[in-house]
Amino acid sequence: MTEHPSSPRAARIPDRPSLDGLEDAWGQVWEQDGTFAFPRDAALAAGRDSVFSIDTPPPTASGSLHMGHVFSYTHTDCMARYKRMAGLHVFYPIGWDDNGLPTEKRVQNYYGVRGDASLPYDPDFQPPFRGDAKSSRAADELPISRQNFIELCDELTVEDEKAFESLFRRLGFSLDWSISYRTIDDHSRATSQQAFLRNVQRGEAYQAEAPGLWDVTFQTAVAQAELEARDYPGAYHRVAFHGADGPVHIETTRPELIPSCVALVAHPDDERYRPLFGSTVRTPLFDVEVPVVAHPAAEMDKGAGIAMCCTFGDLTDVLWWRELRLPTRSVVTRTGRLQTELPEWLAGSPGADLYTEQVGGKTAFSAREAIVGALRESGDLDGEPVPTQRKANFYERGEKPLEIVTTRQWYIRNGGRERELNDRLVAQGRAIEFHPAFMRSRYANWVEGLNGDWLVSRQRFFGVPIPVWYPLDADGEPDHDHPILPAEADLPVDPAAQAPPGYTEDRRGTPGGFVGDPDVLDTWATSSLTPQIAGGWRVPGSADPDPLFAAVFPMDVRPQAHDIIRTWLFATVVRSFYEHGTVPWTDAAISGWILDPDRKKMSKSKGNVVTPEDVVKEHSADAVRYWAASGRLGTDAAYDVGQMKVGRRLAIKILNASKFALSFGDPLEVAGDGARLPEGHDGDVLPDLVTDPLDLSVLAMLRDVVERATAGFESWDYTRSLEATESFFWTFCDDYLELVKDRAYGGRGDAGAASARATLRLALDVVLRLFAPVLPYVTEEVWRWTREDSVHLASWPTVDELPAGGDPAVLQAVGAALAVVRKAKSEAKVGMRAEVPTATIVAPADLIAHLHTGEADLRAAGRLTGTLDYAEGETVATRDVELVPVAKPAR
RNA sequence: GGAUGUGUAGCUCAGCUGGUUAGAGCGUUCGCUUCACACGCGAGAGGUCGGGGGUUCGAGUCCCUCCACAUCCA
Repeated sequence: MTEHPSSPRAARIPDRPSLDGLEDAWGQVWEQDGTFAFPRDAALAAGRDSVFSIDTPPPTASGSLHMGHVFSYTHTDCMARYKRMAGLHVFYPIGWDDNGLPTEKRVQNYYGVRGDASLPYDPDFQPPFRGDAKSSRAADELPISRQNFIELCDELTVEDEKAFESLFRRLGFSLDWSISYRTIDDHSRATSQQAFLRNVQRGEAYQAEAPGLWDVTFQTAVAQAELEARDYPGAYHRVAFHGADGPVHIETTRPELIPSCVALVAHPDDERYRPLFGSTVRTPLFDVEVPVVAHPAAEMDKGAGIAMCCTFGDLTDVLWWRELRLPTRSVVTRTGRLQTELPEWLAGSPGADLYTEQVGGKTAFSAREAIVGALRESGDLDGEPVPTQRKANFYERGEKPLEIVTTRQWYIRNGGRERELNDRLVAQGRAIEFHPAFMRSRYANWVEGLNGDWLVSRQRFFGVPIPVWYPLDADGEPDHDHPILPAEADLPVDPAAQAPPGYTEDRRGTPGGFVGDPDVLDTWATSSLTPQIAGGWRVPGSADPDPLFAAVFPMDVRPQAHDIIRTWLFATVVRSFYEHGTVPWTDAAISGWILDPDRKKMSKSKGNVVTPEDVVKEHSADAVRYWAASGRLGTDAAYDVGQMKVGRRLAIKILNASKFALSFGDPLEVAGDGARLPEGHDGDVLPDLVTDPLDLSVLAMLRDVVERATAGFESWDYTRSLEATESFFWTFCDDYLELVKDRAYGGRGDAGAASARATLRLALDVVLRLFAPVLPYVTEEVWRWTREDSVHLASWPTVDELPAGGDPAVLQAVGAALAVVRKAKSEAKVGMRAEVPTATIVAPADLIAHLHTGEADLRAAGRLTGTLDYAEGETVATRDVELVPVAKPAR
């Protein structure tokens, strides 16, 4: 492949073409030649309309490679290759998402370290381990600064990225590897912080102290988008509250929260409790007086129909607390344990001792046991607890149900609290073309169902730091209302390690000094800026974006899977809306999931995961891509080895058929002097050589295929395009090649041979380009048998390249006749080489006319050596067939 | 409970705005050393289009309803 002899073209066609080694060979050529490099200068000169820009999903390098990656990235690559051939400058960057818990945990375990934002940066730091840490116990991990931790992450993810890069290259993704970023690198951190600061300055981001979902394991606040409702075992406890006219029974799964009860709530229409509204009852054990109030969110048909409202047991409690202006009596702390000190409202309560001795400092689980025991003793527990499965909110990566804890957090307004903003963000979704279109309703569903703003601060140490400091007052208390912001030119900053403008480091933590915000941004708060990061929105040392940004933004497409419409897609829309007032892309191409052959989700725990590297090695990249391209956008697909085998067979067929089509030599050799080609141009004369009606017929069919294949890609339906090309190609091989063989060999004169040979070359030339977006390796291989340039930079075929005037019905008729001849031979169980001295072909009259046209080719292909008669009939069939089997060679 | 999608041959899927006898590939069966390909070629069998109702001259396709499955949200 590296040497291109200048000898005749046929010399480059191997005797036995093979798929083996194509990935390595052509992958190297593409890399050396910069085949897929974004032509920046040309794009800037020609402007936005000349560009097709892709907001490539940055994979989590520390995560695992799976067939889902192969699936959706192939979809994108097929579109990218089509658009490139269609003449657009394709901007196809690659990024790596190194934020978030998966990377944090991996770095932690690999190096045996633990991040601690309070520590100073150590420039000479060496980690205790490199992949050989023996213990995963937190106590054995060495605390290090955030910046040191980020550096270790940089070091490790570079290694992890290699596996992805190797696979992505092998699969032939036409990414521009020179446009790359990591979400934790300096540029991404600075971009993320800059966008956040602008949100703060415009009032789109704010901080608030409010009850929110809290993961006690990871000790961080959790956003609505990270929730997962799971079944969780619990038990209904029927508990008596003491009213003036006797007990009021409620049912609760969380009796340990009785100390934080602030009210009983029932539905306003509930006749059973209507008399109680406005009165008060006293809590069991603790004897705290709480009101009985009405609220429509109380479910009449659930449990007793009346519920205790605690601060806070769940999100409904928060709703009641806010809307009914109830007092705050929190006891659950950030660790998930109940606070140790006796709450002030329980001072003097008969349950004070119970609290201090058996409840305070305990986990929810232990506290529940203590409280239930006491209720049983006091007679306030009615009957025994009834086991139940309830839905509880979990952090998607957590193992314990979320608690609700009041903390100070940063939020970005996302329409979860403001009707008008919500409407505008839903409208943004209508400005994006979703493929398939129904995916838009997932967007709308999610946005319309938001019930709070986007929580962006996380109490983790690893990630992009929130670029904010707070002044400390004379008592050393932070003044959160007057945050100190850095200058954009100074980004990225780490407030835990750097002093804010106007302060020196020694003022940190001192009265009148400052304190850095200890938190980091939600990982989506950075990855929601991938168009800005990749497109050069922020340029260090400049107030203006890279001119590139105007040439690529808003981008053309965001490719992604449907599970992260609510997170990545929506967050990106929000950020772009605020920063640029536009949608971030015009189109969103949503891929489905990969299921195992039993239609179950592939997962490690089920042991049904296959590694993409092995799959590609076994079936070839083109075959795996064929499988992926057979799955339409938005549709879940089965992992299907059979489909890969079909793809592999197709690729091999392309090799063999191409070798054959090119093996007849130059059409001009038999075409005579009048057809001499001008030097360096071989495309323009060939159409004129095509004179035979059968040849014109096959090219007429191909013209139709070009139209359908183009329409497929234009409507983001690469599968339809592939199907059109593929079905033509098999007809081309099975019928046309067989019919034209004899004539192409010169069996019926020079003009007929020239017509056949020219047709073969024209058809192959078009078919290779139609297949190129899906099967980049085999098409490149064949293309280069006769050419120096890449098929992937060739122009997408148009109907104008092929002669007009042919009638597809000719090949269809002759093909049908050939089929019935084959059938006769097959039923007689003789080989296809058997001669047919006499036969009658029955066909409708209009077909018979076409059969006369192609009779010579039909005779040659069917070995119809003698009398051939025609008779009219409704369907195509044979009659009075005489067969002479080929004598089998004696053994 | 709500939203969205799916249900067509043993399997995986086409079937776009309703129009001959519902298609493809895989698998299966029967054949064929055929000069590009045995990693091949040819032929065959295989379907009450999830159920029911309706609109229409005509429904896999449109409407209603029910069932099943999947995903997301309660």
